Amino acid sequence: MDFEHADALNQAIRLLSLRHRARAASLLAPLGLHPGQEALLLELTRTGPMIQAQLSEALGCEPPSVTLMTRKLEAGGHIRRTPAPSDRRASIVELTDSGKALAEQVKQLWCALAEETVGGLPAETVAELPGILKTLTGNVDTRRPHHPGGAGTV
Amino acid sequence: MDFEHADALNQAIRLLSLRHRARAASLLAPLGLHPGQEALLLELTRTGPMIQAQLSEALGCEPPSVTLMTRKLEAGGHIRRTPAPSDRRASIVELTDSGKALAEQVKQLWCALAEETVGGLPAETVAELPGILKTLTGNVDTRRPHHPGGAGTV
DNA sequence: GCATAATAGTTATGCGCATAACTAATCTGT
DNA sequence: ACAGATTAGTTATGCGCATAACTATTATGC
Repeated sequence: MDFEHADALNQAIRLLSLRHRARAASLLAPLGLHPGQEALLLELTRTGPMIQAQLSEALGCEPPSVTLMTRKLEAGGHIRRTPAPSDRRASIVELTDSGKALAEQVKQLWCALAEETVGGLPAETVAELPGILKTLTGNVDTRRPHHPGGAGTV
Repeated sequence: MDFEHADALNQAIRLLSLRHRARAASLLAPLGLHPGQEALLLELTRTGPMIQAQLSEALGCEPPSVTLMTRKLEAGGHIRRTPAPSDRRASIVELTDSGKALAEQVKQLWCALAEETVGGLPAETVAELPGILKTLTGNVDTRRPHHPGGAGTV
């Protein structure tokens, strides 16, 4: 691949992250959330109570990040951490009622953001997009074993 | 748009940023660069000497970020900042010889990263990808006036 | 049963990015 | 020509993310 194409792609990915994150930040700010925290709330909504190691895996970020995120969300009263009875090292993380209510609001914003994001694209492209992005992600994911032929986990 | 689709999209964008950046970090580390700095070097390669305000615009990040990036790259000997003769507020930023050499290495990595990133996708999709990503970016870009109908600035 | 390895979580530290508040220089209107 | 607005850049501070080093607990091999 020639440099111009490569550069266009890499730069486009970098700018998309910056802008999408910034837009998410401006939408989440009125709820008192910083971008990244919404992912934790939504994961708990999807999967239910889980320990931090599972959150770390699900969110794709490292344990120390989870420590900080959970601490702040706990301080805000949105989640609760209770020692796991079966494993005294682990904490079970779960949503409080306030957290559940907040997650519902986040869901609304999330839909609005997604619609805003794909505005002007043909429906066909929009339908393919998550699969394409997951393929890209899998291709550069140094965490997992590798996902070699991955034409999309759609 | 229903929540599942919206969530899939937003989450895919978030994960792609994390992973693409992490992969870039691991490729750039041997050159002594942190991700983000390569963008500044490449921009100077593309456009030539420019002042920080132009860099801020071109890179899509805020002036204080440019201050820090330029300071570190200057400390590393890769760029040089000289006062602009016509405007005593501004600094002209330009690559040193070392910086030019480094930028050439970054270009190699950049091509390799892009190829790795799009692995397994049909050529057709790869060709469309930068345009699609730019459309997405434009849709959530709160910096510019707005880019409403934007079906792609390809 | 006990030394060793593996795992859950935390703290410390550093980078990139942001916003807010500031200084210094340039531009503008009257 | 001079007051006020704009612009270039910096410092201070805070968040999300990372890695490295650490503690406490649980699992494993002999």
